[in-house]
Amino acid sequence: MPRKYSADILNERAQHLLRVLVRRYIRDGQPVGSRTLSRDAGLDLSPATIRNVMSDLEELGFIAAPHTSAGRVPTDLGYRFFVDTLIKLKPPSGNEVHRLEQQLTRDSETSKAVVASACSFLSGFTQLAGVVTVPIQKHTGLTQIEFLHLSEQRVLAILVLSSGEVQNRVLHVGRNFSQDELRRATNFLNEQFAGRDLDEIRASLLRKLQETRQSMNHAMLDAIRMAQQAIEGDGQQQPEYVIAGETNLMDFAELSDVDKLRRLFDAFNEQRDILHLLDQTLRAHGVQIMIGHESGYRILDDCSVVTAHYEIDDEIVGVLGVIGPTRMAYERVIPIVDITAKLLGAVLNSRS
Amino acid sequence: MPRKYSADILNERAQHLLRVLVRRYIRDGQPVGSRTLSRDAGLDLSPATIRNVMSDLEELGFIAAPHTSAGRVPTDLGYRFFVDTLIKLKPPSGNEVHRLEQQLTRDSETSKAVVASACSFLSGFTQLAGVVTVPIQKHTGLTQIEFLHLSEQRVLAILVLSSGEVQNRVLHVGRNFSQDELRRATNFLNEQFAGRDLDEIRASLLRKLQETRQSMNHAMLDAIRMAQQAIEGDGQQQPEYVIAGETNLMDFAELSDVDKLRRLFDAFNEQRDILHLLDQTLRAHGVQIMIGHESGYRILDDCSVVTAHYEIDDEIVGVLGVIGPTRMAYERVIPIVDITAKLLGAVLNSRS
DNA sequence: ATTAGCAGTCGCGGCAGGCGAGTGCCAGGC
DNA sequence: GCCTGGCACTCGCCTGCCGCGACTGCTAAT
Repeated sequence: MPRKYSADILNERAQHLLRVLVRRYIRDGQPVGSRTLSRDAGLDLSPATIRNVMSDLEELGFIAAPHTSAGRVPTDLGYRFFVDTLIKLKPPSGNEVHRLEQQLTRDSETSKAVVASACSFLSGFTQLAGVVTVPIQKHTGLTQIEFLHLSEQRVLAILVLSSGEVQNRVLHVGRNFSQDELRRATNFLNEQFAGRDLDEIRASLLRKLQETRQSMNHAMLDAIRMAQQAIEGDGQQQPEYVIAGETNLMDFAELSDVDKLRRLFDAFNEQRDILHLLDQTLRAHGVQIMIGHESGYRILDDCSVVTAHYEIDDEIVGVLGVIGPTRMAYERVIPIVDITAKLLGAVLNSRS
Repeated sequence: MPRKYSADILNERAQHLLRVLVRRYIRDGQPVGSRTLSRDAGLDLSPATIRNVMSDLEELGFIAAPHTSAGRVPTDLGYRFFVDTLIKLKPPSGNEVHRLEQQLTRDSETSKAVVASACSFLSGFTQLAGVVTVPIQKHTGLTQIEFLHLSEQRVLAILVLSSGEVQNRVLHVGRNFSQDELRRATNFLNEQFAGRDLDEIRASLLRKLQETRQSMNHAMLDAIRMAQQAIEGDGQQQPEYVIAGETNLMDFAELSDVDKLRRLFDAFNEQRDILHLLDQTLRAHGVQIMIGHESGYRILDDCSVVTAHYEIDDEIVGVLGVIGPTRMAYERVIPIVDITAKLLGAVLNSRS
């Protein structure tokens, strides 16, 4: 959160005028002049006075004029000040929250479906692009492991995780295992490992492998090797995200340049940069806001990103938010992101 | 395939000129004038002569002038004639085919991955948007069915299909089943149904349910009920597709209107219309081409769609192709779509 | 400290003129 | 009869120009 200003560098009046100007510009998307501001501010000041104040605000870097004879437009710093100290959040109506709740529980069949649902809600309701990373639980427990004979040298491993998720993996094994052998391996592994964390199991398997090598117990060795195969690779469960409503961004004049748009959409498809950005906000509390250049990615220079993380069992498992032009309706958007994050966490918690 | 012309309405020379004009326009994207054509055609004819021919071609509806003082541009009908009778396909180099082959086999871990791979190849190689529907096998065999005890009243059903795919489903059952009961159910069902088609099994289960009701064999009844739960819903495996490289379309001047672009992208996300379109080409043989308005969807008025279906075990399971502006390099694109479809089928066949 | 007034700046829309690409038509030549 | 050179004509596009309107900054008066 860069702050290149001290909070009380502006007197009451200047703050009020900046607030009105920012709101007005967010609404209309057009530079705001002194006359307009004089009418809108409700302060009974003449345009000339306003002009003096605006001149100060420009000096301080909060607003800028696109060209001499235009009105003023908030700078990134102006938005930052607005968001930090001038904003008056407008929480969504109970009705709307209720709708979101219903939509999420309706789609709570799989965690991926809930995530997609939250994403489409975000984009639909803010008219911006919604993003939600799929939840990643650091410490996932193994509820149960099973092996199934498929065919010669092919065994199906099934992992049931504490999250309720079920994973399959086809193992190519060195020799033919009877269903009975597999059952014994299953029993052995479940006794040893059921209920423990995957990371822990991974480590434990390595140790056991050493021990067992010495004892020459072939059955156990095979079981351990298969478990390793089944569990490995699961750690690289690489993060990804869902995005919705990208096309909403096409309606904003400040992004209507096809070339800019293409770079932006390519970045969405690429995932890499955006994920990196979302990751940065993972540990922070509450709603995070990155305005314009603050993100550090040139492609997002005219965009702001509003995010919040969500939790399962008090563990942070993902991030969600919206991406839109810097000129977005922060006062509405921020509470929406906030509430969506909380509800998504709640729904994921209550599943299964 | 609408044909509003008879093939020999044009003499050799006119056909040649039309071909050169279409090629030239596809290359440069700018209206072609008589002088350019006279230079390009290699016929040693003066621009004036060319003008007469062009006038005829315009009369017949193959080309049109965007405005009086511009050159001519192919109409949809012009492209149609070009594609039907003037085209000289340019097959991709062996090297390129080899690359595709490698890419596909490298990603043949899951069928979804191969499909995505084929799609990204299509888009990357044609610089258009690539689309591939996920394969749907009408007659999928059941290789194996298994049940696993999860917790009180929750049983995990595992279907291993003949395609090599594995499906999980958590069943909420009326009472608690011991692992032993589940094993007996599994054995019974596998004896009865392993190797048979899902459709067939569905029907057979219904019959067996009636018979067994009478005999009052509770164990069998439970097994059958669980099998039904496990198998049901699998039929509605609704079709969907993968798309890649949509952003390539942003580079074409004829689509650079943000509003048009937005409608197009929205249609891609919506899936419905595009799927319907792809479905239409499913039964046709070889490569299908829809030019401009031929698709019947207004959104695609300036676009052409080139598709081909792909097969597994001689059964048509999906469609793939590209979407781009009517002004696309048909001579290169058509062979690429053709070969990609064949290779995708081959790779899907060799899996498992 | 605030305000009215005024000069000055600049973007934008409209208009006119010149340029260039391309066309259609016609008359003459092979 | 087909081909061609020439010519008049049509437009789209670019450029420069003008006037309007929306602002600003400055100054002097309250």
